[in-house]
Amino acid sequence: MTSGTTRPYAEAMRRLKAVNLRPTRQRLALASLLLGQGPRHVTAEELFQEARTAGFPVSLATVYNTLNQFTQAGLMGEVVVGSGQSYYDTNASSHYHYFDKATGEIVDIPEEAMQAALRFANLPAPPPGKVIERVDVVVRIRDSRRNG
Amino acid sequence: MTSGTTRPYAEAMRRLKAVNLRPTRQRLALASLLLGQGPRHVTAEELFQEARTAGFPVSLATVYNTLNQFTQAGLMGEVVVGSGQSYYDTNASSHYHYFDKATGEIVDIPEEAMQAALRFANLPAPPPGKVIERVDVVVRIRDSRRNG
DNA sequence: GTGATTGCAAATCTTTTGCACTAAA
DNA sequence: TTTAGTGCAAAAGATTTGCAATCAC
Repeated sequence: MTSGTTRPYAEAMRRLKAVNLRPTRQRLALASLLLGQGPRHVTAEELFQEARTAGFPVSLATVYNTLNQFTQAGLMGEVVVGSGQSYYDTNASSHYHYFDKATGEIVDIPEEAMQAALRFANLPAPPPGKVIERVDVVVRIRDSRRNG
Repeated sequence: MTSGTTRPYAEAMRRLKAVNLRPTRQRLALASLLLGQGPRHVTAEELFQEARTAGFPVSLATVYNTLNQFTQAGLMGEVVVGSGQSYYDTNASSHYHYFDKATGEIVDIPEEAMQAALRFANLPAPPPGKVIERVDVVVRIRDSRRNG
């Protein structure tokens, strides 16, 4: 294994430099947490707590700013589930998700399946003068037992 | 033409009774505005302004409450586009939309097209013990000319 | 050093809520 | 009359912002 999930700090450094974001303590800390362990979905508040617990005392405002910067830089993607707060996905190009309202849990849906499906979609032409930017799909799930 | 888009007030009355919501002045006013003219997408703030302009002095809190009640009663649907505020659709079963971030405009995508498309979707089985509740699709569009 | 970044607290925005008042049945 | 619904203003939650202090280069 050459790189991969190991050496989260070095990896974070590399990726920050790649998008021209100055690798500060806070950004490196957050990037390490986020980019170190496979696909993740977090809210600002969750990441904030996690950082403190891990011994990186960042402020909540900085977490918000950083998530926005990462997203804008293409390091992450925003997941729109409409639960009042924003979720961020370490997989920037992942636009297909399962969402469990009850638990607030989000899981990626593999690109291929949905991509293939959408290719069949006879999407009606967008309004005149408009082009499709991207397609977001949220599959809402719940416990199979009654009550929901 | 028997019913249709005419007589919005009577129509509103009928629909409120149908879902067992007491037809008060405010609810009748808002329902008339919403259900009187084909499919619509509104935010609470927009509807609030529209009501005042139309000479129905409802409070913003009531608009929020009413939209929630209508949605819960199945008269409307919530559209999740993640722009910070909530949009409501007078078509309760419409889960497929075009969304233009620049203008905040939302347009329905006909059910059939997307339904058919999604039938092809080899949606990976939802996590164990979970079932699909519904699927939301947001097609983000923008002006075709450069700048976006 | 110098400009970018951070932290804090205050500000903003959307939505909800408590409670006295009013209207529907 | 009796209960549900409304309005107002305050509260709550998420996110952004202003500005002085701090850090990366």
